[in-house]
Order: sequence, then C-alpha cells, then structure tokens
Amino acid sequence: MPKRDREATRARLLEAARLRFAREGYDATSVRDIAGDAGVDATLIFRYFGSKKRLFDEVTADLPAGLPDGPEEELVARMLRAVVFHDWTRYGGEHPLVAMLRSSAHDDARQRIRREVCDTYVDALRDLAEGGDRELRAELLSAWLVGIGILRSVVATPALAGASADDLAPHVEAVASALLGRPMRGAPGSEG
Amino acid sequence: MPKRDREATRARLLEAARLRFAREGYDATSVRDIAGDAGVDATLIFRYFGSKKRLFDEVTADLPAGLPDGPEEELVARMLRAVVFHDWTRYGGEHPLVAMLRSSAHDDARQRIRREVCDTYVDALRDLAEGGDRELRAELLSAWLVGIGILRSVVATPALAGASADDLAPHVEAVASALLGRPMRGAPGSEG
DNA sequence: CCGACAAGTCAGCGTTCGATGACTTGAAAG
DNA sequence: CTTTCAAGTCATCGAACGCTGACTTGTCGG
Repeated sequence: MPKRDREATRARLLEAARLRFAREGYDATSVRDIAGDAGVDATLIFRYFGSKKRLFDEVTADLPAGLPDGPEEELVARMLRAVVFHDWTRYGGEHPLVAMLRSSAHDDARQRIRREVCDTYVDALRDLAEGGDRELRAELLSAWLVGIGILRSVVATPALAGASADDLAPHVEAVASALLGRPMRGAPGSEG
Repeated sequence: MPKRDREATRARLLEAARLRFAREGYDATSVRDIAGDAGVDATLIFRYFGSKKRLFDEVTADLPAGLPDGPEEELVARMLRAVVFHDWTRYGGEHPLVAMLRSSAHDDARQRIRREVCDTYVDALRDLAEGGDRELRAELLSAWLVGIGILRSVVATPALAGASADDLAPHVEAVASALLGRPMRGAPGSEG
C-alpha cells in the first residue's frame, strides 16, 4: 500500500467529515478540523471536493441503505431497530437523520431529510395502514420513531436512554397496531 | 417614551436573538446579525449581556410557561396543541424545543432541552400512566409529541404539515390510551 | 444654557473562517 | 539515477467572527 493513496485519503476525509458534521453540525465544523482528524492538509478538501459545502453534500448523499427483510407485521419493530438500536458509530452514535437535524438550518439538509424520511419510512408504512388517512397515520408513526431517536440520543431522557429494544417491544406493538389499524408485532419472532 | 430606552433596546435584542437562534441555530447566528435586526450597534450585546453565549442562555432560559388547565383525560391533547399548534412566531414558527435542537451540539443546550422535556412533559405524563414502566411510557409519549413537532415544522412531511389539531385528535386518543393504559380523549370536549 | 451621565456608536484588535495558487515531495517509469 | 506527474504542503488572501476601549450623542437635573 503506497503512502500516497488518493482514494484512501479521500475516504479518510469523508469519514472524518461524517463524524464531525454528525456530532457538531455543519457550521460548527471547520475544514481544518476535518483535515486534522484525517491527518492531512486542509487544502486537499478543496482539491478533492471543491468546497466544504460539496463535501457535506457528498457525506449526506450516501445514507445507508434500507431495512432488513422480514414479515410485514414486524416492519415497525425492524424500523425501530434500524433507527435507534443500530450501531451508528460512523455517524457519531446517532442515526444520520437525527445527526443531520443539527444542520437543518440549511434548506438542502432539510430537503434531504424529508426525502429520506418519506421514501424509506412513510412510504413503507403507508402501504400497511388501513383507512382513509393512511398517509397521516404513516407519518405519525414515523414521527414516533424519529422522536424516540432524538429523545434517546440527543436529549438523553433517562428511561429511554437505558432502554433496550426488547423493553420497547410491547409498546411498539401497541402503538403500531393502534396507528396502522391492524395487528403488528413489537419484536422479531415474538409469538403473541 | 424616550428614544434612548435601555430596557426597550435590551428587549429588542432579546427578541431578535430569539428569532435568529431559533431559525438558524447558535453557530450560524452572529452578534452583528442580531444587532442588525434590532437596529442597534452590536456592541450593545456585550454591554447588556456580557457575551454571545450569555445572550443565548438568557434567550433559552425564559421558555414559555406550562400547559393550560383541563381534565386529565385531555392532557395529551392539550400537550399536542401546546407543542405543535400553538402560535410560535416568536420562535421562528417552531416550538422552542424543536428550534433549540438546532443548537444541540452544545451541551448546555442539550441539558436545557432535557430539563424542559422531563419537567413539563414526562413528569406530567408519568403521573397518568399505569403499570411498572410508567417512566418509559411517559417518555415514549413525549417522544411522539417531539417527533410530530419535528416532522411537521422542520421536515415538513406532506400530510402532517397540512394537518389540523382536529385531524390528529382520533390518533392522539388511540396512541395516548394505548401507551398510558387508560382511556384518553384526543380533543377538548369530545364526547366519544 | 450647561455640565453630567448613561445610551449608543465607531474603529479596530486578534483570531478563525473558507478558499487559492505556488511550491515540495514521494513513487513509479524509463 | 533521472525524469515526471500526481499527492500533499505552505504561505497567504479577504472576509467574518467575538469582543474591547475610546469616543459621540441624546436626555436629563440644575
């Protein structure tokens, strides 16, 4: 492995930027911070990405892919695990959506968040909901997941911060069933 | 009324700072921005508040008071109206908690948010919940309210952004009843 | 009308920001 | 070993940042 490796350096910059932007937001992060974490000169950021803004765009563009497969009745449980209990160390310990909210003063970031929330969560939930206001029900359930993620990781509310996915399972089951109008399961493999 | 009024100028600075901090977050707001909005020189901020940080503290310290009175069964409905449907123009159109999340990279802001969420929402809901995990249920319901506020105002999800309090009432009733383990009403004065 | 004092302004400090262009250095090819 | 070219660094720019001390100006009591 050569000591001067364009792709490796680019990747280190992306990694460092992802962490900084997630933890401290866009404005509080400087290009010198990122370059320092990556162990290179800040100039390379402009060489490789053009500007701080474009680096941010590239970091927030490649959000991790969708949800694991599984039965419909466990979709909300899988979503909760994906949002809250997944290992998000690469994003400073929080779901990238929650982390990106820190930069939500920028319209670009807001649009990206909306697209992500709507395309991967609301859309999937709408197909499961019953009744005339399926869209609203789907969004209300998405709001719950987002709120749990925020209260757990940003606000660090005591009970939620220490709760496990299994602790939340019965309540997931109750709320998801109530909002979607059909029986849902709170944890993978639970029988009743 | 004199043209040079210390208290009035101080109040204008606080008002301008509240809006800027809420809309754009702490880091993206400069003292010159605030002073410009207030129509005075930026130096007065340091004269009256000592530093930008202390101005932020003072702005976020006087969060609006609690909830309107009413029957227990409508507490969640009142909370939803307070969080989401109140007139928050003084805070850039969003609940101050949601707005303050933009500055959540700063630990002080996080602590303030936690205190506010726990003291005024979780505490009140815990007293209503049934069962052994009342604290967790109360936090899960608070998470829902926070999530609705965020999806509605920050993410601007389509159905929620256009929904009225009455549209949400039946779902508030269903979710609140499910989480608290006792019958709740979704809208003030609803009989069914 | 006139000092006196507070309210408000001005010029500028030192630092850091994003960004640029000229430069140096490492490694692969001949 | 030398040439060559990309990878990486350095010096620095102009602007904006938070903040300070000296200054000006409005509004009083006398």
